Formats: sequence, C-alpha cells, structure tokens
Amino acid sequence: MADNPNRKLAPTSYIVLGLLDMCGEATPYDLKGMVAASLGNFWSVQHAQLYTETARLAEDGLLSERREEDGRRRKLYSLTDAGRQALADWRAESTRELYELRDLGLLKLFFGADPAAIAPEQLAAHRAKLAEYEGLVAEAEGLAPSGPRLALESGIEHERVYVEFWERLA
Amino acid sequence: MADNPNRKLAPTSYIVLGLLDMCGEATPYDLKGMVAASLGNFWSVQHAQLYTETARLAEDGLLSERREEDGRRRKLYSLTDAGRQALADWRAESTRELYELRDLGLLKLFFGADPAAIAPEQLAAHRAKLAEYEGLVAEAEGLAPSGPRLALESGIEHERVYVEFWERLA
DNA sequence: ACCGTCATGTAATCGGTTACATGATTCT
DNA sequence: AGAATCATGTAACCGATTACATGACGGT
Repeated sequence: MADNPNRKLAPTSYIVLGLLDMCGEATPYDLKGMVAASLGNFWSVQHAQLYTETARLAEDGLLSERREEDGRRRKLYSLTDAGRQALADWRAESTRELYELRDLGLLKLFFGADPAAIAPEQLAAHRAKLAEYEGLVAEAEGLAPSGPRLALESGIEHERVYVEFWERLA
Repeated sequence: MADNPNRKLAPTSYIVLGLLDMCGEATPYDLKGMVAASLGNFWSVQHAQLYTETARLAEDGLLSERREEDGRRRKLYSLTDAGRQALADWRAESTRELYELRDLGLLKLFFGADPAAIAPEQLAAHRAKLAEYEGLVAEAEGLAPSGPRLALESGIEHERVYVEFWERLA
C-alpha cells in the first residue's frame, strides 16, 4: 500500500480500474471473465496480467485488497478513492492519438498474400462476429445507451465494413 | 548467422521480412521510414525494434547483412533464400484470428467517458486521416490493386465508419 | 564557430506472453 | 474413486517502450 502515485499508468491499468468501477469488488479471475465477456472483443488482456496489474495498482494505493474467508482465500480488489480519481481523470482527458488495428489478415494482404487464399476464413470469422454482436445489441434493445453499448455499436459497424471488404476479395 | 530456424516469429518479424522483400536492401533506419509511410498507419512499430529485430533475423539466418563503405558504415540487410521462404510460408497460411482494435477513445467511451468530451478531438483526427488516405488513393488511381492499395482501401472504409460514429456523438 | 535539429543507434527497464503448476468440481 | 475438465495462480522469458547518446548537417 506504499502510495506511489508517480508510476505512469498504461491502458491495461485503466481497464482494471474501469472494470472494478463497474462491479465494485472482484478477484483477478473475475476480471478475466469480465474482459472475456465484453471488452476482450476489441482489446485483449492476458489473464496473467490481471494478477500482476492488480498487485501493482494496490501497491500504488489505487486499489484496496482483502482476502476471502473460505478455502481459497482469494484476493478481492476494489477501488480506493485515489483509484476512482485516477480513473475519472483519465476518462476526462481527451486523446488525440488514433487507434491501432492489429489485423493479421490485413497484414498478410498488405505484403502480397493472395486475397482468395485468406478471404474465405476471414469472411467466415467476421460474419460470425457480426452475428454475435447483433444478438447482443438486440438484447440491449431499448436500454439507455451506455459506454459498453456504444462500443458495441461501433464494433458492429466495423464488422460490417469488414464483411463487405472480404466479400469483394473472396 | 547461426541458423536457428526454431524461433517462433512474431508479426514484427514478418513486417521486417515483408518490407525487405519490397525494397531489396535497407538499413533499420530506412525501414523506419517505410513503416512510417505506409503500414504504420494501422500497425505501429517502435524504431528501436527495427534494430533488434533485424539483428535477430540475421542471427536466424533469414537476413544477410553487409556494411556500407562510407563514414557511418551502416548495416544493410536483405532477405536470404530462407527469409524469402519464411515470408512466403507465412503469407500462404491462413489465419482464423481476428483483429485487435486498440483505440483509446473507444476505451474511454466504454468506461463511461462523456461522449461530448472526447468526440470533437476524435472526429477531427479521423477526418484528417480520412482526407490523407483519400489523397493517397487518388494518386494510386488506375494502378493495379496491390497489397498496400487494398489495405489502404480498407483503411478508408474504417475511417468513414469512425467519422460517422463520432459525428453522431459530437 | 556555434547552435539547433534531424539522423542514427544502443541500453535499460518494464509490460506482456508463454509455460507451468496445483486446487476444485463434475461425470461415469 | 479415478479421470477429465475447469478454476486459479505464479514464474520465467522475451519483446516492446522509453530514455539516453552521439554523429551529421544546415543555418546564422
């Protein structure tokens, strides 16, 4: 708990803070599930990182840690006030940088792969993803737009672009 | 030059191989320029990596290395036959994995940032990028579609989606 | 001749990935 | 009760980011 507010936080740090803000209290393993269910669709996080990053953030004083009673005695993390503040600051500051799109299919295409050779598989994968997203958004029908909801809508539109793109090349 | 064909190559490795395949021979610094000019738009590579990765690939026997004559005596790399083969193999094998979209604006939105607070800057940045891409594609007008050209077209469509998305939130 | 900036490179640190390892639970 | 699978965690390695450092060159 040695407050060290000097470390520069990485995106992964904010993912942990943000998820804990959503759910209140969780073990690293719970966070893994949360990532897989939502955010992992566009920003993957290795599960081992969730253990190291929670530990680091607790060290920085941004998370507090308590242990379960029962057998496993797992560590449960939640935001401290400092953590909530760090998250709020980050959310508020705007960012000019754009995105990075790490897409192996596109990379191969860039370097001269035969479109017909990779298009079918990419197409199938993107169609499946699109269908999955559309199912999710149908469930959320009518609910007020929330952050995850907006991100999902963005994901759908990008998937549509992808499907059309690979269809042309298939 | 100790052939070690066992190391598993990372995407960065193929970027180096691919760029050298395009240009024949280059120094790491030249590669930096090539990345910045094209591919860096969707897949960034830190310049220091180009030094370490070329050295590793030469060690693996996939690149050959010779030194300039003049003052700086810089190292010039080019593909060996093994390197060309590795690149060809990679290009040919299809990949089911999708992409990863590391977009800080979207991430903040996901975690509840106020859309109006981040939309203007994102919108400006994406509009600028879109205009840049459209300029590039105009230059390439009429040429046969090549890998970079296809990737560029994909980029344009994604940028359009982005612009529309942030316009709705602005 | 000096100063600033761009070109070029290396070293150290740190985050991320992979691999390993063990406790719980379910199924037969 | 044994096997298989899922839950949960740790450690070691390696790639990636940052910081530093020096050489060349153009302008005043």
